[in-house]
Amino acid sequence: MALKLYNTLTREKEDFSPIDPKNVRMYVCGPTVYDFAHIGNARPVIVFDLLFRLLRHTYGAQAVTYVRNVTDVDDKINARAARDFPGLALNDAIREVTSTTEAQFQADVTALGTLAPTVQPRATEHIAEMIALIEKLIASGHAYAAEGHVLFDVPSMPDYGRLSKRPLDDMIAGARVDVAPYKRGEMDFVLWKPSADDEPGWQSPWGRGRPGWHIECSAMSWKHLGEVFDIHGGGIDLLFPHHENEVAQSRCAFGHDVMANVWMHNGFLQVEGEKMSKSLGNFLTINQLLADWPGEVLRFTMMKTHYRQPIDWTVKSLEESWKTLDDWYWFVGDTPGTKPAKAVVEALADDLATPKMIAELHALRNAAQRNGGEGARDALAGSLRFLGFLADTPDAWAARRKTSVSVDVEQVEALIAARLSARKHKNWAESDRIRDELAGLGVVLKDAKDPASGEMKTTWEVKR
RNA sequence: GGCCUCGUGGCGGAGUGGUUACGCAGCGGACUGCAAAUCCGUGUACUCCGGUUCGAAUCCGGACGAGGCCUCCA
Repeated sequence: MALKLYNTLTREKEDFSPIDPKNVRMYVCGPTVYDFAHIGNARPVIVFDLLFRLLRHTYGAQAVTYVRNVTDVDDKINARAARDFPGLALNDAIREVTSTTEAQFQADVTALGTLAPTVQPRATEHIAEMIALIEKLIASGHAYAAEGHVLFDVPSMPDYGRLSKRPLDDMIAGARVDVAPYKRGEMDFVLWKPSADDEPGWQSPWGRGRPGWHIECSAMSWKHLGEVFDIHGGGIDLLFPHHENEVAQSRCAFGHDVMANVWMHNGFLQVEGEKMSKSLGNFLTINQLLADWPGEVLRFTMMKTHYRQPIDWTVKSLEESWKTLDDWYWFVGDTPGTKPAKAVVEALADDLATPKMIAELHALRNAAQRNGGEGARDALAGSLRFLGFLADTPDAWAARRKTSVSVDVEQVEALIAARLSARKHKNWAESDRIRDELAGLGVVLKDAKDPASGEMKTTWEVKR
C-alpha cells in the first residue's frame, strides 16, 4: 500500500519510501520540561503517534524506530528552578523541575492513548555527542569559537533557509536578532555558550558551558537514527528557526544534502477562536483537561481536524466527540476485533487524512447497523483499537460520565426503583414526577425492554 | 515590510474540473403511556470580481477577510 506524506521540504505530497524498510526512522521534537504540557503540545504527540502506528502496521512493529526527545537543559528551566525552589542549590532545583515535569508529561501523554516512542533520549545525556558535533562543524569551517561561545557560521551554508523557504538576504534585511560583538554574521546562532559558576555547565574544549537551543536535536537524532533518516516531525512554529538550524548543523557536520528526507509539521491550535496564551486566561494544560474529559475524547477531538490545518479547540467539539465515542463504545460492546479496516488504513495512508478516516469509521458503523454484519462491527472495533481507542470496557467508559459530576448513586437508584414500580401500576403522573426530579439532579433516564425477559429496565447517565 | 496557511450548508469539517463527503444540530416518521435512548428518512453550501473551459465551488489572476511565523513557543 502506498503511503503518501506531505513534505515541507518540497511543499508537496510525496510517495513515502524509507531508506531501509527494515528500520524506518522517525524523529519528533519533544517537550522542554519546565512546565505542564498544554493542549497544543498534545497535538504533535497524537499526530505522530498515529503515524507511528501506521508505520508499524505497514512495515512491521519491529521495523520502526520512533525517537522523541526530552529537552532537559534550557535557560527557561533554569529560570523556573530558581523561581520555584529558591532554597535549593541550582542543580538540585533543576533536577526537581525536570524530573517532576517529565513524569507529568509521560503521565499526560499515556492518558491520551499514545504508544511509548522507541527511544526518549534526554539532552543532558548527550552532551558528549553535542561537543563532537560542534567540533566537526568547527573543523569543516562552519562554526567558530569566540569569547567562550561557539557560533554557527550561517553564510558558510549556501542554501541555508531552504526548509523554511526564507532566503538569507531577506532575513538579514528584516532581522530582529541580537547583535552581539562576538558574532561574525547577524544570523549566526549559538551552538555552545559559557556558563557562569551558578549556572549548569559541562566541561568542553571552549571552557565550562552549556549547549545552545538547536544542537540537542542534531545530536540525539544522530546518535539514535544516524546521519540521515526518514521523517522529522514537529509543530509548524518550530520550522524556523529551530528546524532550519538543526538542518544546518547536521548537514554541515556530515556533508549530506538532507538531514531527513521528509519533514512534517502540524498546524497550530487555537482555543475558542483565540490564540492560547496565559495573558488571555485560556491556557489549557493536558492535565486540567483530563480532569473533565476522558483522554480518548481529547484524542478523538484532535483527529477531527487534518493535522496540517489550524484547529479550533472548543468545548462544543469535545462534547460532540464524547457523544460519538459513547455511541461507538455502546455499539461495539465486547466485539473482539483487533485488525483495522482497509478503508481506515488507506485514509490514514493519504497524508494522515483523519477526517476521511472518521467518515470511514461512521461508514463501518452504519454498514454494521444496516446489515447486522458482524464483519463490519469487528472491523469498527479493530479499527478503533488500532487507533488507540477502546482502552476501557464499555461499562468503565459509561461510568466516566457518572463520576464526572457528583451524584448520590444510591439515591438515584432508589428513585429509579420507585419510578419502575409506579410505571408497573400505570401511575404515569408519579412516574413523570420522579423523572423530573432526577432531571433536576442532572440525571437522564433511558428505558429499554430487556429482549430476553421482556422486563422494563432503566439505565441512566449524568448530563453535563 | 518579508514568508506561509486558509476562506465550503445553522455549527464542525473533508474533497473534487461534470456524480451524496462525514458528523452534530434541525425537521419528518417508527418505537414509547408520554419522553429519553435507539432505528428509518430528510433540506440547506462552496467570500467576491474577472479569466481559462463545452462545463469551475474545484485551475489561473485580482480584491476583500481570518490566522500564523519572522523573538521563547507544538
